[in-house]
Amino acid sequence: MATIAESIGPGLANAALAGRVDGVLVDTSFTIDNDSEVAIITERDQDGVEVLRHSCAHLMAQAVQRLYPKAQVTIGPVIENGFYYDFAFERPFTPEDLLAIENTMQEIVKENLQVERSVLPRDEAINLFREMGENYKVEIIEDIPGEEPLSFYRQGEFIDLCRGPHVPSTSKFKAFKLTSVAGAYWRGNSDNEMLQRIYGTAWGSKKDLKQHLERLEEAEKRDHRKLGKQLELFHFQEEAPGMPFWHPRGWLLYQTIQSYMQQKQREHNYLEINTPQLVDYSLWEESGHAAKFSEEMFSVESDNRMYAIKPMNCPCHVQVFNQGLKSYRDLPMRLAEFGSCHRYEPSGSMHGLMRVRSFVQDDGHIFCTEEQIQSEVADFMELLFEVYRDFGFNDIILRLSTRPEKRVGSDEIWDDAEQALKDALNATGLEWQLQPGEGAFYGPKIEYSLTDCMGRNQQCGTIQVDFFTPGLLKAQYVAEDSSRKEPVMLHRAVLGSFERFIGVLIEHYGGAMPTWLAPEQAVVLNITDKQAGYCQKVEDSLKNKGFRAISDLRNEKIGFKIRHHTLMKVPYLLVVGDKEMESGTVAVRMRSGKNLGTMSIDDFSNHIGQEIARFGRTEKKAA
RNA sequence: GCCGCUAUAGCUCAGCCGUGGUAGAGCAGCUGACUUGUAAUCAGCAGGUCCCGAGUUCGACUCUUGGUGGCGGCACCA
Repeated sequence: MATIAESIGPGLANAALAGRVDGVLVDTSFTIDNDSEVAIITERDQDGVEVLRHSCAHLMAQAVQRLYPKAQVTIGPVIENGFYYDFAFERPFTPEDLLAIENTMQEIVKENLQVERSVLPRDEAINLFREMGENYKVEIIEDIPGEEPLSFYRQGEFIDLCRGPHVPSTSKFKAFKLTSVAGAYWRGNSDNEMLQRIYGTAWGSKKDLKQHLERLEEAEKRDHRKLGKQLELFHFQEEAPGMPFWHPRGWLLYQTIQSYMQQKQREHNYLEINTPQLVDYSLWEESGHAAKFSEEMFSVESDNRMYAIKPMNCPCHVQVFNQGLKSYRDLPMRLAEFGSCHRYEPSGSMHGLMRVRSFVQDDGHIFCTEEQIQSEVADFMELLFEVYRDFGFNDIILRLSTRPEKRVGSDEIWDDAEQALKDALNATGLEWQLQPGEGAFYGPKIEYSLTDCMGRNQQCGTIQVDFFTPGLLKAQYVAEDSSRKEPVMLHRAVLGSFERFIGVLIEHYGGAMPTWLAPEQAVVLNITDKQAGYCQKVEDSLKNKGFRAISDLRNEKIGFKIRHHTLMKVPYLLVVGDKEMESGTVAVRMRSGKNLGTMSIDDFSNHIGQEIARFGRTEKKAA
């Protein structure tokens, strides 16, 4: 491989990190023994960067073992933007250790150690690592199935079991940084001991590394927890961990989204209901949730009765369905609820609004026949795409999760349900991913993830087929032949939970919500006290037209007020001085700083009205 | 829940270890002056059970220890 690179040019030979032979990534030392399609991989290829990251994990492990010979190595894979390596060590690594490790890594880079691949039979490999005291590696090797010899990579005194490929020498690293240290369970199992995981990031060039660090900074600025405080949207406090207190501005945002969803669901023929917060524990036993989730359910005892604070809405929706005898003519029956739920989420799992203990789902359950699944799923997707588009999300990832090993229902029913979901997915004309075995035990499901402006995927919507719950809770309808049948139940949510979705929105927009969602759409600013009365008139006039407007009549300089409301991300700042007062106009400035000039109140109302009517849709530019 | 880190004024943060003697700044708030034209007017005032409990000490924001919350991960997520 290296010879080929050399034959093309010394620059390429130097830049070569790995090669690709007939589509398979190999080391530069790989020998090609027949006619093959060959490519040289450098830091400019995504594959090259991945090889670099993987090798960087080895580089880090080598540095750790030089500094701390007692540390045992385990695994060190590539992750998005970087890598990590898990170590077993007698004490936790400190930030100072991280610096020392990074310095040692730089030294090893300077040493320009050759990275050499070798192959050992399993027994020899086990003996080698056992002698080195690397018990975790021994365990890994023992668990690898098959009898083939295993490949190893050596650089200087360091050797690691690895499939490869790796960079040819330790001199190839140009831009890396250790980012954090954290605990992680051995083999990802919480029954096992905890190891020390060091995270790092590595790039093909210093410029790429810098850009990555800047992206992290940008993400930090957009952090919804930070913006939630700055923009006075919500807060958390110790007395109610994981339960948001919504402030006036945050609640306006929340309610705007809720009314929007209410309207959308009405258009899609949902019937909105509301069910109790406390329901006797027996219902949760009947539904099977108590058996599985009792640890995560809040409960309340009153008058010698045990109630659960509802962790989900499904059983309650079945109760509503069960009232009165239902006929096949009633199906499909679409029940929707903005259902407030409480779950005792593990303390370490909570994260701002993204994972909370009290939340409201835009929940819905469709009771239908098996034949109706496909059309119901198709209609749901139409709703979901409309909604996501209105919120400004155009890139949606679709995933179908199919039957797991442990499941209820016959294979025929699963065949039909999975087919119905596939047909509905195919009908969208979009690509979708298959996640075999990832479905719930009661039925297959589709998950919808949207891509935010930072390129992160956020799973929000879902639709799940359920063959099981209606039977448990005795839901029935009278079929055409007057027999009693169990309906199929579809669980579905578009936003998922309001809390999480708002968290996603805040980060996506960096707090600058599109005008239709902004808690305050326009603020009227006077230049001197003289225009206070006129300001009030402008505010009232906008409010009468249904806009969310406020006035700021404080005795402050106009620059001060503009700065303040720009920081609060109010979309429109209406400046009013003597000139505007006399002509009955407003001077319109956007939060971006752009000046739209002076216009009449009606013109401004039309402008903002049209913008609101477009929601957050981002027009795809027509050719 | 697990590993590590962390908690000082409404907010953002100093001070804390070496060297234990109950605290400072900026912004926000209040008062006054100024009446101002597109991202911070000036001056003054007020504001803290230093997260909670226990211990060590003559004395604890500071040291030790136990809680609780938060942060970074892991595990979990109906």
